[in-house]
Amino acid sequence: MPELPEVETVRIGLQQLLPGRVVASVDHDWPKSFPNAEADVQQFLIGASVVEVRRRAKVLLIDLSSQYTLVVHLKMTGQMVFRSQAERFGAGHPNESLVGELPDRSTRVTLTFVDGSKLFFNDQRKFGWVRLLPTTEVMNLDFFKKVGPEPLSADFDWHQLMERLQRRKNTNIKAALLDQTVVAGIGNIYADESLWSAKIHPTTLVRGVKPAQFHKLYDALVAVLRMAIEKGGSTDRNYVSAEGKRGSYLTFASVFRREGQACPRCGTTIIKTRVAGRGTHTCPVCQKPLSE
DNA sequence: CACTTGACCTGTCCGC
DNA sequence: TGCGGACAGGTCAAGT
Repeated sequence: MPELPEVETVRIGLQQLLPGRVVASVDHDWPKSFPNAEADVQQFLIGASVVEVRRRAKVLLIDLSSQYTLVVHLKMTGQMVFRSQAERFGAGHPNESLVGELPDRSTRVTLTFVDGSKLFFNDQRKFGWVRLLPTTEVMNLDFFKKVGPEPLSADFDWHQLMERLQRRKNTNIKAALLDQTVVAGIGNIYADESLWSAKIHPTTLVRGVKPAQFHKLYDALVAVLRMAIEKGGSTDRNYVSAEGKRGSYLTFASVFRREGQACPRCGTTIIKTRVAGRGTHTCPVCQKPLSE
């Protein structure tokens, strides 16, 4: 579901669509999806224009001219879908959007801009949220104080990845990769894909992983994340871009959601197990169950 | 402190 | 067909 590549794809789309638009109104009917008080909404959201759309880890940051920021976490089933005035009312089909008429029954928050365009926050399972914070306070959120480095940043290298993973030396490598305080943005899909690529079994204890394997894992992780962004992310069930389009990475995935199919490297049947409480996909031959 | 499990939610699918 | 339960999996809180 939305991991770094999906959130980055949404960010790229919103950055093309939103800057300069002025907020006219906001609608929301589920308090946990948008917890801000009405007074703050009136003072710092209504009338403000969008300046820039950023991302940190799996979180979207929509900076406003009011020096406030809309902080958005999509969690499992969140979507941020933009519709122009023309797309909402014009004749014919808006685009090849995967989602239909909006709002729909999973719409939790709707931002309406003065030009008649709208931004919909849809979230079937209600785990995600949108909240308005002063821009200077965003990085003081507990999550941001603890979250690890961006894996695609220029100064992140395999030594750093190894050292940070080794802070969790008694747990398995998959749990460590999923730990957002170790490295930011990795979720279930890209953990499985990068571990397969590096030929590391997900239950391998971190203390048993050798330096050369950490190096391979770093290369695999960066390659997988870059390709996933290029493909517009992975659409398993819910995920869509800001334009409402699917991502195509799963077409290229090696193991994720491919149980029963042949490993692209050796032809062995891919199996699905449970590791770190998550569905986990491995090749039982390429990824040896035990490291020594 | 290190680590694991359950809760938060809804929709879908599977077996009886 | 209907119904209970498992499952999907990001993050935080609570448990061991």
